[in-house]
Amino acid sequence: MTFSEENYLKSIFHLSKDFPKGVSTNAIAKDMETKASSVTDMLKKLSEKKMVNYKKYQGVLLTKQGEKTAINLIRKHRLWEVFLVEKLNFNWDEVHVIAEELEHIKSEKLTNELDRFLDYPKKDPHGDPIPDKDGNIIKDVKALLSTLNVGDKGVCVGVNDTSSEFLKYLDKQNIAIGKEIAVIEKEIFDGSIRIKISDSEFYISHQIAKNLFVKI
Amino acid sequence: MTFSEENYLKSIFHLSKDFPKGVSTNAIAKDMETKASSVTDMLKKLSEKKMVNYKKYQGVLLTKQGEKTAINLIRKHRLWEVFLVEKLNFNWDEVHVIAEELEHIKSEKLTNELDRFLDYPKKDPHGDPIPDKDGNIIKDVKALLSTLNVGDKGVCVGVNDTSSEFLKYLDKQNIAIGKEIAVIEKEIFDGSIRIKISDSEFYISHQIAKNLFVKI
DNA sequence: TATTATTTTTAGACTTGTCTAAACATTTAT
DNA sequence: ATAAATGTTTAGACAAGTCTAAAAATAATA
Repeated sequence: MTFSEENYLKSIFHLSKDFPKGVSTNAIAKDMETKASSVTDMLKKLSEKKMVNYKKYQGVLLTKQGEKTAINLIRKHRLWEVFLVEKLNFNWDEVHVIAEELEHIKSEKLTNELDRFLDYPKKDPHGDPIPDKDGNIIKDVKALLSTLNVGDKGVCVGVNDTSSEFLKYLDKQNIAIGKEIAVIEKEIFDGSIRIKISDSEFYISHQIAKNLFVKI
Repeated sequence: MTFSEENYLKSIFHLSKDFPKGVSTNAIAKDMETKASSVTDMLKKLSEKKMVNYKKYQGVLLTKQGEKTAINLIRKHRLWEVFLVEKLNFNWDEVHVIAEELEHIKSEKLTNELDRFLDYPKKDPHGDPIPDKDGNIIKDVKALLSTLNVGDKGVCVGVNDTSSEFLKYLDKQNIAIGKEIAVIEKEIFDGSIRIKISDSEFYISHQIAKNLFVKI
């Protein structure tokens, strides 16, 4: 498995949640910021390697083997993120880029020892669950903040966007995992929401609200 | 800098100790287990990037910039080795291969935080010095065990070969960094040496003796 | 259903890093 | 000093991964 092949598997894994009956070539191209023709080439290769089930024009899904590989990459990615934040003083907005590199390091022992060293963390710094050694992922019920109604409350449990820009914005607004968020008001015309968090009230845009997960 | 370019810089850095007035194409090819023609191609590229001073047929040496890059790679390699042994329960014979991958991760903050986390180690698990943030390397006086005479003693301080096979052999013979080694006898015809270590005496081959560093 | 629009694939080209085989330069030895 | 041996570079090829432009298939619309 090359880095590139691994990145495609990860992308397909994530996208298959939204496209359960087949991920389209264009969806992958958009997600990976590449061209559809490049995707087609790679799908052929991954298909040869029995990592995906691919039929021309019909979209693609991971095989058992492909899914196993993708989950292992996600496990490594999230463990490294925990390591960077917990042990190396990184902020949660800095770790994604570095973990994208670290996740490709090939050593099962390394992954499992890292897991032990970190005391088997269940979540990464963005609230995402860390798959265990056998690929099991505990996914808990959570909703996008944008789907709550006025009067609802929830505890922030994750983000749907791990870009540094988004996370820095959250830091600035004092929005963090574990904090309680109450919906005070919703503006119909632009989808913005007035929220209350730690006794302060302010507006956040729809763009923000639909990238924040809460547990009700 | 690609992984490949970085590996060439490291190779040239190490070889330039033995070829101070220019490392030959063949020496690099042998060290990197590749072909001379591939080396020539890469030297042209590294020369374009001002990483090496290269004139056809005249051998090659690193520029200031190339050396800085090489030392930084070595720093990262050795810090990761310490991490793997000290924190993740790896044996010293397992870490080289993994560190070869980890050394290419690009983040200055990562390197420096790892250094701090490990409490600024001075040596890696094989006894090699770890360059500091500014590229300074403390190199102490040491001799190859093969150069000692009968009656001489020394403390094992490093190895010249970090292959798993060699290190496993040392483990088996109870030869480790920090142990005192006394030369009891030398065989002229094959260069083998009878040594005394922790009250036990046995022969080691010349091949072994010339890959072990001692401090007298 | 026929036609247009969109999506996907193919064909051919480019880059990086590698290789083999041949040409060229340097060193060694007679 | 010239020939032979060794070391190095060039020329041309290949695989991986990407791209553009054009062709083919599918989906949407009139």
